Amino acid sequence: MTAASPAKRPRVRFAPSPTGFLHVGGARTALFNWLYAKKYDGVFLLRVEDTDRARSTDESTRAIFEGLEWLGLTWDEEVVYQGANVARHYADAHRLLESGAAYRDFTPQSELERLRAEAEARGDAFKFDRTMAELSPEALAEKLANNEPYAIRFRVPEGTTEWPDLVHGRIAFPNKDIEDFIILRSDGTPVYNMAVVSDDIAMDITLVMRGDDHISNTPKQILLYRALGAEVPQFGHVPMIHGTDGKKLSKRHGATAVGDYQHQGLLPQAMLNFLALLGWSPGDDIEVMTLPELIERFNVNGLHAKAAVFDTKKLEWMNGQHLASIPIDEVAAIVAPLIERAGLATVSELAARHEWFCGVLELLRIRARLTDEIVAQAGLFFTELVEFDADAVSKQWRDADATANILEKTHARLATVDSWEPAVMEDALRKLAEELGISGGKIFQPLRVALTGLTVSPGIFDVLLYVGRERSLARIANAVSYLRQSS
RNA sequence: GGCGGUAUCGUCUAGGGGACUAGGACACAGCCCUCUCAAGGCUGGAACACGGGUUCGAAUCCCGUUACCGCUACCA
Repeated sequence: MTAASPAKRPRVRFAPSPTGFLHVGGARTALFNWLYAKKYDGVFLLRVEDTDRARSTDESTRAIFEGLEWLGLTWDEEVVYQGANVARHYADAHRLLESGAAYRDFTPQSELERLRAEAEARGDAFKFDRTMAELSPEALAEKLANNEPYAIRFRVPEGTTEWPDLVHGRIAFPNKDIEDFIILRSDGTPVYNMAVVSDDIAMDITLVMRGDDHISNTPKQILLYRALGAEVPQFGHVPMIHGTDGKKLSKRHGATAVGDYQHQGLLPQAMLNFLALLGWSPGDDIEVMTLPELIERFNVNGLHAKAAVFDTKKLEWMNGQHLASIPIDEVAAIVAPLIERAGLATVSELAARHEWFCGVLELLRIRARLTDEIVAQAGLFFTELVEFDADAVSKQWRDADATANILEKTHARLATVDSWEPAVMEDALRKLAEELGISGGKIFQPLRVALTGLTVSPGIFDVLLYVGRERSLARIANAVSYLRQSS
């Protein structure tokens, strides 16, 4: 190019087939494409590859949309449904037939299967032999006149097909290892590689970034682009995600659907952050990043060629990091509906005491890795009285009588405190401990059980503050009478 | 079997000829902090698959071996 031609605006796509939920591997491929588009001022497109009518379902298509939307990986143009384009796929295949780049193959499928089985029995690899399909003009005319079914096969030329892969560098395939593959089935429907190339050309895709498992499709697709007279896009093959046993991630490894993580209390930004780091590295030691930071720092040089193992422990840690650092209002917005679903309070009730609710969340979020854990630990802030956990009772209330006495004194002291502030209460109770000649813990631990029913909770003075004066005193009184009865 | 890809702590990774006694993070262990639990801080154990080259010098470049993964359909 001699003249200064403006660089083409990048166009990338995510092209899942709707045969299940949105898999974490797919989500990561989508993320890399999305990140690329955001980073390089490009366009991110979504194409639903629904040409396998037997396996594709609307339900799955919806699940993919929902997963993508939850993650915030939104697409820039209308969704393309591959199934709507079969007429073009068919036409492109026929263009190839007319130009001589492809030919008709009348070999029955059963014959192919037989030959393949035979070769396999011999321990050989079966490769379609072009001469099998050679027909004299008369024979061809006769078969055509008889309406005999035929598939269209691509005539793979001599030579080598290679491309500079964005993540792997140069990859080359000798064409002799590629068989004349079918592009149009005998029923007139297009085969995967044909449909993909036809659509990617139509969508003006400039970079095809997809899973490693497509590497061996790529030379076939490049050949198709050339035969169709289209510009070959860039390719980048990102590695697969494996389970802890090094095998392809599957249900055996636990949750693999993005939706599963959503329902387990993951934050989308944590999921994205974690996924980004599986197969990509910014090049330094910074790991916890917000979405804008991810976009800012993303670059194709950091993309890896090696498969990564999905480590849920690190994912949860990552979630904890995000949970602890995002604005508290954001946490409130996410957790409020979960609190409502748990039957603790309604969203509007929470909105009415927004500040109080955020205070509670501040206490809980630092101790939780998943939003579900926050909900599980929030109960004590919403009920009147609490149930005393048996283990907590036996551990912290071993001597019922003595404990009741201490709790009674604690109650009396708190009832007369000037202000219901943590520092003031702490001061008062530490003084009480000193007067009684015991350590602070001897007061705090039994008090914790009285207030929460448990041995673990946020700091006891924060609990007092957020449970509130009335309820706190009532719970302590209740604990005292419980202990008196059992002694 | 054929073709292709990959190879640094258990896991995610930094590293692109000398700065490497191989750095960080998760997980694990210990300590500190401390009213419990977290969070946080500190410390510890833990890796360049193997063999040949190239080079004054290799985790880094080349070749081979091995292992693992993927593809090998009128599936996508």
